Amino acid sequence: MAKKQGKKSPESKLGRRDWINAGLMVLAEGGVEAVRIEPLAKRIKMTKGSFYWHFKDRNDLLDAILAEWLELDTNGIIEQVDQLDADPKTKLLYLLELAYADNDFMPGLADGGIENAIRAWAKSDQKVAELIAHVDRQRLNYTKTLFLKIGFSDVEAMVRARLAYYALVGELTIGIDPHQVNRQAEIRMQYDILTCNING
Amino acid sequence: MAKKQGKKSPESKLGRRDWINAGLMVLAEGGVEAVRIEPLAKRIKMTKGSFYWHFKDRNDLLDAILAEWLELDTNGIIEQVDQLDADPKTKLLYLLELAYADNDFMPGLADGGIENAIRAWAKSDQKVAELIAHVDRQRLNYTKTLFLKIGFSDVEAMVRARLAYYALVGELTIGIDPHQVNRQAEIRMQYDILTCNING
DNA sequence: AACTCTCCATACGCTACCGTATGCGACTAA
DNA sequence: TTAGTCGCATACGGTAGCGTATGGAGAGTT
Repeated sequence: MAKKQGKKSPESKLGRRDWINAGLMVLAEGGVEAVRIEPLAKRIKMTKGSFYWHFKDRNDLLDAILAEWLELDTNGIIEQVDQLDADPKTKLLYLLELAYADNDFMPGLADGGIENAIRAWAKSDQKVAELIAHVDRQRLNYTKTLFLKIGFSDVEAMVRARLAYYALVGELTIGIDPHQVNRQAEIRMQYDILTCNING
Repeated sequence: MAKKQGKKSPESKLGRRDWINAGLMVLAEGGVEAVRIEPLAKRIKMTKGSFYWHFKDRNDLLDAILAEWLELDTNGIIEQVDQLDADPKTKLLYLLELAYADNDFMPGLADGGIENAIRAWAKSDQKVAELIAHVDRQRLNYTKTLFLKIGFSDVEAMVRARLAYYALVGELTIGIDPHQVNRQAEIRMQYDILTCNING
């Protein structure tokens, strides 16, 4: 019995992972509604038999996908910035730079499309809505602490953090074509505006 | 013959409108994938027979829904602001205020949910993607002109307009709970930050 | 009264997908 | 070798939704 479990845990999740990864891709491409078992099976050259071995039903997969995204998000932009050993101003600037860069540097898969899809998904699923709201709150809060450390008051830090976070998310959801030429300069200008003292 | 057409145009669109309106609601509630003929028929107490009389197929309805949204958007936030007879600064402030207010003042239906759904829809439909991109470009451009008229340089107006527009859209898509208490003050602060001179 | 046109209802076949049941080869342990 | 389990394949019944075909009530026309 112990042997069975001992062998099962490490390997059996490999099959699950295949389904979850494929699910994440399809989620990013076509939204939740596109995450369907049989099409997914074709994609990874498996059959439903495999699916229902690893998952109870479709919702089981969707839950697993959400959980996996939360894991991936641990390596997200915010975390990259936070692990940086620098002063708050540098971190903030780096944060804004990453928002623009993120579109390119995940080759092919797993760019902001997943988050967009989840955000859309949230409108028809209360559980997902609470999850994404929680994530938003955390990220916003982190951004706020940056502004606090820079020296702004509580309210002002909140307002500026919101502007910054909206810019981060907006860059992913809207994706207005940036004048690639002056991108770096524009990011710097964005930073200057967000950190400019009103009473100056 | 002329009589036939003459009578048809005004009335026959009534049936269409019912379907389109219901479609817009369902679109806002559950996304494109939720816009399905037979459930829609139940909702408005009609049958498929009616639907396929007014529409060629499902795509025909979806196109009509998109077109209708473009019409509605003519009475959107930007247009409200533009028809205001005031100086650019006032217009800009009003624009930011409307972003927060819009959640409430469309009673029940037709709030930003439609635009969100369309934005999600755009990821799986190139045609929709181009449409929403066009709308975004127009709105962003209008916002930019406000900053230009206020006196900022071209580049600076663009960057500030983007921040403002991201805030507008972000308010609808993310909808971070605003501290209702100081909302007005926070909007004002947002305005101050966006119009604050960097060289001050 | 018969004819026509509009608008909608009913009935049908078809496809996609869900979830279940069952079969079956490979590998493992006794 | 044999029994058992793991991981997947195949086959099946069921539902939801699409699009078509056809009928029919009602109003207007002649």
